[in-house]
Amino acid sequence: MAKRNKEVTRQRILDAAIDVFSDKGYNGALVDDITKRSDTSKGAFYFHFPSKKSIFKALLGTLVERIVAEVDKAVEENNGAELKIEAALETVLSIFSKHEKATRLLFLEATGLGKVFDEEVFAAHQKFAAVISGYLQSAIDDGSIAPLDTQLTAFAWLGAIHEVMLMNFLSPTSPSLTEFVKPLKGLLLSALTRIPSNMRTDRDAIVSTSASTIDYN
Amino acid sequence: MAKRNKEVTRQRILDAAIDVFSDKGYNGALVDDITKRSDTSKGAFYFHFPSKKSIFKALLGTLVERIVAEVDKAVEENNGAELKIEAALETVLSIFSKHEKATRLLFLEATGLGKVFDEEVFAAHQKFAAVISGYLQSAIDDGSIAPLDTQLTAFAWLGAIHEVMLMNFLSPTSPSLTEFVKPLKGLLLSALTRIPSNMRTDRDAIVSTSASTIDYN
Amino acid sequence: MAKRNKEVTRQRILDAAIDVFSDKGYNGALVDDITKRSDTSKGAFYFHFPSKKSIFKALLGTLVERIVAEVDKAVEENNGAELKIEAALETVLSIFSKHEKATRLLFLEATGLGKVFDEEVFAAHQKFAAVISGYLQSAIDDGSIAPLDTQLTAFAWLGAIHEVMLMNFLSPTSPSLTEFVKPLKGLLLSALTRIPSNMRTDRDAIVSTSASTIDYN
Amino acid sequence: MAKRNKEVTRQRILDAAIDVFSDKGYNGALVDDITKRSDTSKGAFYFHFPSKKSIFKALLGTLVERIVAEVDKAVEENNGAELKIEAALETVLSIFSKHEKATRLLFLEATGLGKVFDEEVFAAHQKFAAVISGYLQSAIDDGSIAPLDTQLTAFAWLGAIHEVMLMNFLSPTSPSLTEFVKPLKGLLLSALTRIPSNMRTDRDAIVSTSASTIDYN
DNA sequence: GATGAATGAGGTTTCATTCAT
DNA sequence: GATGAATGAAACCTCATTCAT
Repeated sequence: MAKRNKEVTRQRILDAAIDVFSDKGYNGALVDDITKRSDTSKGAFYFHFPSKKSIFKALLGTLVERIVAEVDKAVEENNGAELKIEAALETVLSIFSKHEKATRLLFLEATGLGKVFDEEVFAAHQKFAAVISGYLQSAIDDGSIAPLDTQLTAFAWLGAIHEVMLMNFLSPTSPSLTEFVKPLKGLLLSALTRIPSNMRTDRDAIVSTSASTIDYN
Repeated sequence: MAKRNKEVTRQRILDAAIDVFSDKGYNGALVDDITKRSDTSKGAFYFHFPSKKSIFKALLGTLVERIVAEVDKAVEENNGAELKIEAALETVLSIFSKHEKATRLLFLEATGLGKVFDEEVFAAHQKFAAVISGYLQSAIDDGSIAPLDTQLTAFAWLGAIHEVMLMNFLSPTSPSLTEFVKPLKGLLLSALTRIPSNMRTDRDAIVSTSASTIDYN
Repeated sequence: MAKRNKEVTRQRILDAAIDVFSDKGYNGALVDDITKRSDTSKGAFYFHFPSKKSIFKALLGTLVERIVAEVDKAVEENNGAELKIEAALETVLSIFSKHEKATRLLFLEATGLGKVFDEEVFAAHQKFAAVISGYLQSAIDDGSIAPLDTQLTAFAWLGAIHEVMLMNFLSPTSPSLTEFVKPLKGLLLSALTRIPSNMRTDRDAIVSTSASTIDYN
Repeated sequence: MAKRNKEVTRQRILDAAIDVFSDKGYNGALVDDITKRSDTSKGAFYFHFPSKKSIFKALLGTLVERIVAEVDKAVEENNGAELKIEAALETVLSIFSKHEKATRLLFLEATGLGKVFDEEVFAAHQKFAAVISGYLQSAIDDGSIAPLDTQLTAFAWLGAIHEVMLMNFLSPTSPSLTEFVKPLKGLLLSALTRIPSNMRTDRDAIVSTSASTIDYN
């Protein structure tokens, strides 16, 4: 590789890492694969990252933040929607569709790696769930939907999305993820009890209702 | 280990493999770990299974069948339930709770292993989804719930269950899975439109309604 | 395998061993291959032979004796030939052609196995050379050919035969060994100085002439 | 080992491999033996050669070329000899004597390894035979010897040389190969019909005479 | 005598990591 | 900062041999 900016090299490596990890899984991905795909070298890799583990963890963290930020921004711009939660859900789904590789990495390859990555995977899922749960909560707060266990619902939704994506990835005839956005949105929303605007009472006092009071940490 | 019955040894190895794989993941699990835990030897292992991959695949297939059979049996015995689908769901959840290790193996460790296992993982999820989808379909057929995309719903439910279990496994303070059975059941069922028995029409003619006509196979 | 005579089982194993060793070489041949081809069992194998090495050595010894005996017998029956040495050479060649497997085993597979088999291989070659050298000597003795280093000539002839067979085995389009018998015989004999019968003197007194006095053991 | 030049390391490994293979045979030689003798590491070995098989094949090819080149060069410098073929034979013999290890490897260890190396061994022998056959042919062409089957003769000579060397290697009291050069040369040459220079006719028109028309390829 | 499941030392190969240049 | 040859622990798998039945 020709001489480039330090930051550029780092980014090239990260980009290649996303590709390789999502193609071959964490264990299947060789450091050599990453250096080859990024057109750098072992030395460059280990200059920027102390270990293979560390780049993977860095990737997990970065990707989550990036996607969460994109969701937040999209929802904000999109607040004309009648039901905010609907906009949020649609955004999450479409962003996952857009970043298929990152998503695959976060939801598939990062799983089953043993205790070493448990913390990071847990955190990643937590963050996504927090986004969903946040929107659910505000919908409850403004009275547009009936109260429910936002934590559990958030995880359930995340899981539903995850599974549909997973089957999509694994299916021999995998259609684009976008095809699932609409029907899946319909299904998930159908679990909510929508309250007509003229019947809404001020629900500010009620913070959350949890059938399960499990502490997810 | 002293001489024993061939089948016994094979089973000991399989049992140990479930433990080890669900403890350490596929890559983290050493063949030596399995032989030690089963109190056999490398030779015995390779006498019964041609490779590490093969025992893992054998395990995936076997576990799915075993669990699906147990679900079927439980639901059948349990048909006094007002809403069959409710009984089925409860059964699935409780059986997953019961076989935590097998479940963890099927839904966590088997994921992210690269293309090699894609087929098996896909098949496993398909089989579980088929069970759920089957019960949904019969509930639709007898008119107790409104028609919906059974395939998609089945995968979404499976994913919801999976994710809740996953977070449970990963959570530092992991409570028993059983605590989630009731609230999760409530959430999933709330997505169905129940039809009061006096309003049911004969739906025999209508086989299935699919919002999404994606071919998952 | 059904119950048979002890000796029969032993012979079945030996026969299978010839096949397998000459097919795959010593290291490539598995004890399992031999038991399978002989339709016996590991136990039977180790009842009759203490080790894989031992059956190979047994084979080497046996084959040499058998072939040497056959040569002797053939030459004896065939003593009408004008030049005894010619008959002997023809016999050796045709017998090697007949026992291709044994020959391959003796001259190819037994080579390059490390010090363990050196002694046996050396002995086997020695025995064949002794046969050739014996006939050469008697031809010298009766004055039909001029004296020469019988030891060296015997080894050279053996080597020539060996090499031609080897190339034949290895050649993608391996014709039958028999095709080489005549031309090879011609070539080897051409190195001898034939003495017309009317010019022969009694050479009984002279036992052997050796340009090289190397002691081959 | 400290950092050195890539090519140097590769050569060190190759050199060590010649030693180890000719000492212990292919199967007896451990990759570890080679790395130890070359004072490198397993990693270096597998960096330079994809497998144990491959280094052995590389060795076979390289050694043949090297020796053939040396023979060619020596014969060329040595063309004052009365009979070219005699010079060639002497050269071949003395070079084989000089490179005992390489020779042992090519003619002993490479044999009996099963089908995997058949092609390489065949090619190696072919190349040596081609050298011999080439010199025979030019002797025929310039009329110094009578026509004969050069192919067959070349293989027979090679075999004779091989066998004598083999017995020498295997003999408990193995004298130096050089002792055999002269008598063996005498024997081999005695098979040729030398034509006195005053009786030579122009033999340019006759290309080759083959008693056996076997296609060795 | 024969069977074949079990043993385990030892072999080849992999690959994250290091470090001289 | 970057390069890539070198390191070596550790993994999977092989297969001659054993031994309870």
